[in-house]
Amino acid sequence: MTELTNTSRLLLGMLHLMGEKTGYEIKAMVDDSTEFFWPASYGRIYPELRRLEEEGLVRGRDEPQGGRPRKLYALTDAGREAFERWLASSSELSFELRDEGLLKFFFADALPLNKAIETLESMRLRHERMAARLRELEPFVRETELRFPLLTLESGIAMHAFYAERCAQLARELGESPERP
Amino acid sequence: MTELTNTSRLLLGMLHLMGEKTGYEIKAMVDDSTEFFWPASYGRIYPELRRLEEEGLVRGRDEPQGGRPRKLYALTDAGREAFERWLASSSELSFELRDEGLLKFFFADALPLNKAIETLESMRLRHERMAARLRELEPFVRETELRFPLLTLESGIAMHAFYAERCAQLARELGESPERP
DNA sequence: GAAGGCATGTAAATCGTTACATGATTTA
DNA sequence: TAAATCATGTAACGATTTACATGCCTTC
Repeated sequence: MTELTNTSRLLLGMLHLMGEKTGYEIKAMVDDSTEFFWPASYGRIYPELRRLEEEGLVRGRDEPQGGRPRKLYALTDAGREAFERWLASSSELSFELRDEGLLKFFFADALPLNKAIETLESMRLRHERMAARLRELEPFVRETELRFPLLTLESGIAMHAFYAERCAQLARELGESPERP
Repeated sequence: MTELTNTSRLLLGMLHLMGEKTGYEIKAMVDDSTEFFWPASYGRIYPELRRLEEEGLVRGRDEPQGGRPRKLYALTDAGREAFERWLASSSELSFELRDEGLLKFFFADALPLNKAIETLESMRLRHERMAARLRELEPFVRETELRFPLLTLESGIAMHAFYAERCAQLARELGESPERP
């Protein structure tokens, strides 16, 4: 019983949530929901679906639409079981952050103060933009009447809003006390 | 003039900040400062230092200590320039998050409510632990008398504390209103 | 003399993005 | 008929972790 990989947990979850889907449809769902904390590219999705099929966790079914080839994937019983086992398990939850803004800010002693404040301003804008994008998604998620995707989205909005506000506050403080303590 | 890679920005920055260092020392510094928003492993640091030397951005100098081989690296003028150019540039700031806790939470409609609350509790603990670890670092960063590393650290603490509090609040709300709206 | 820290590095495996290629269908 | 969208996929490249291997020095 091998561990589920990064992308496979997402794929199984999406199929669990939405039933039979193509790789293309899964990608669209991801881009409108988990992308901000769990992205996935076509270059991972298609190979991973095949691999999952080989492992017997999903089953693919050709269903061309007109002359256009399509392959619908669905969970197998084993796939459903593996997903639910992961979901209910209490193993360590991985958490990875890579934030170029913070990296620049970390090194900003090497920068004139106004440049450091500019970096904060870019960071603030970035998070404002992310929060705004998530807010746009909200009505659509609300329509699905799923409780947890909505709560997740709201957490994302809150997180980015918090981050943006923190950048604004730091910029103010730096602007007011330009002297080194 | 090729773009600096992910790890190279970190390495150049550390050498800029601290002067001549070995790969080993850089790794230790990273683990005590940028790790929570910009990690790096030995498996990246050593090859990357070599590559940077080939590119002329750092210069390595063998300085064995006793019979133990050591290689101290320092910025070259070109390296300093490349680093400062990146630092002052206003290109898009990359931001990547991968949060397994949020992924589980997103799918938690498939889970009994108490299990969903357990997931939140693991997430809360995780962030409490991260905040606690960063708080331990604070006195040491304070000693360096560098302004921005300290502000960065405090941002990290604030972020994880916020995240933890959010998890606690969600858990309370879910516990109080177990019915679907 | 053993354990732990200092120090360097490689190999294998994974992971992931990006860019490219292809072609059908739908809509303006 | 052109553009957008649906749909699948591969190739190349780069990033990254993990595990392994080696050996010295210091401290208990």
